[in-house]
Amino acid sequence: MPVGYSVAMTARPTPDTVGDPPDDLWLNAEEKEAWTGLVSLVLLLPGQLDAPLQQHSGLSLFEYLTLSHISEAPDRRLRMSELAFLANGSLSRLSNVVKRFEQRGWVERSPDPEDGRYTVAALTDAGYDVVVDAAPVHVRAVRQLVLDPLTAEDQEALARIAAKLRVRPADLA
Amino acid sequence: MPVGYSVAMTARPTPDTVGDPPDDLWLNAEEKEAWTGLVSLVLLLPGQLDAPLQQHSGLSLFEYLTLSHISEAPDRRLRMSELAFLANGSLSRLSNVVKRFEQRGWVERSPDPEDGRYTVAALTDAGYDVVVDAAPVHVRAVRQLVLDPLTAEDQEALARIAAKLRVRPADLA
DNA sequence: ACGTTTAACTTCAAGCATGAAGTCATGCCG
DNA sequence: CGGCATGACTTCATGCTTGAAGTTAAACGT
Repeated sequence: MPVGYSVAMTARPTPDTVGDPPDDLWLNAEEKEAWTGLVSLVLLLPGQLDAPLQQHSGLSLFEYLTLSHISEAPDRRLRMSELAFLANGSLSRLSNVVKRFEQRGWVERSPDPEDGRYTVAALTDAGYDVVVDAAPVHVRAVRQLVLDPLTAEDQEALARIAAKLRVRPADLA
Repeated sequence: MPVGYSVAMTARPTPDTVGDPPDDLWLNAEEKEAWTGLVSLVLLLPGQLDAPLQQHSGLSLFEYLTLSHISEAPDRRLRMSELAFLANGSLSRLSNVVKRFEQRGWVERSPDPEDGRYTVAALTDAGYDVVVDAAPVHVRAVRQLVLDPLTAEDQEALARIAAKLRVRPADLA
C-alpha cells in the first residue's frame, strides 16, 4: 500500500503525467480554491452570524429571519409555506420554530380563511418588539462580518454567484 | 401603530427622504442582494451537499472532510487540532465525530509521542476504504452543485470573497 | 522542585434539525 | 355526490451540534 496521499480533491495519486487531460474525478487548483473557500464559508459563517443574535436576544439566525420576514409582510402575517421559502428553511424546521415562538407569545397561528390548507403565522406585538430589539444587532453583525470586508464589486459578484448556486428545494418538505 | 413594514434590512420606514444620507442601520439594495444571496447559500447548501454523501455512504459533509483530510496527511495521521482547523469545525465537534469513527473502526486515536498534549487521529485501512468509496460521489456533487454552474471568473471571485470573509475562530474550542 | 498557567483535548446535558409518517382541507374525476 | 389524489402543514423519534466544565500534559516562573 503506497504511502498515504490523495484521496479526495487534491493532487492525483499519480503525480505528473505529461499533458494533463481534463479530469472529472479530481479538482484542479482553481476549482479546489473555490471549493475550499465555499466550504469554509458554509461551515463557519453560520456560527459567526448566530453568535451576536444569540447573545443579545437568544435567537438563531434562522429564528431572526423568520420573525423579520413576518414583520415585513403586509399586516405582519404570512403563510407558513411562504415564510419557509423566504427564510430558506424546510417547512418542518419552520414549524418547529414557530411552535416555540407561539409558546413564547411572539406569534399566533391560524388557518387561512381563504384556504384552510394554509396556516398563517401572525406576529404579536410582543414578537414585534423582539425583532425591533434584535434588528440593530443583526445588521451590525452583517456589516462587520460580511459587507465591510467586501468591495462593491465583491458584493455584486457574491449576489451573482449565489443566484447561480441557489437551488431551491423542489419540495420544501 | 403604523401598518406593518420595515423591521430588518429592507427599505426604511420613512419612504423617500430627498438625498439619502448613507445609513448604517439599514442595508441598501446592493447590500441586501449580496446578503440575501449569502444567506441562502449558507442555509441551503449544506443540506444539498450532505445529501449525496449521506445517501451513498451515510456520511455528512463534515464527516467526509474529516476522513478525507486524514487520508491526505502524511502517513494518514493528523493531530486533532490541525484536523479541526482543516475541516472547519470546532475541536468539540471533531472530537464527537472521531469518537464515532473510532467505534466503527475507521480511525484510531493516540497521544502524540512528541507532545502528550496532542491527540493524533490515524486512519485505519477500513477507514481508508470508506473515503475511497465516498470520494467520487462527493466530487460529482461538488461539480454539479457548485463548480459547473459557475464560470472561471465566478470561481475566482468566490475564492477571493471567501478568503476575505473567512474568520477563523480565535479559539477553536 | 513545585505550584501556576496555558492549551489540547474530552465529556455531557440541553437544544435543535431532519425526515418519515400522520392529519386535514381542497380539488378533481367518475 | 363520493372517493382519491394533492398539497400544506404537524409531529415525533433519532442523531448531531453546542458550550460549559472537567482532565491532563507541558511550559513557565520562583
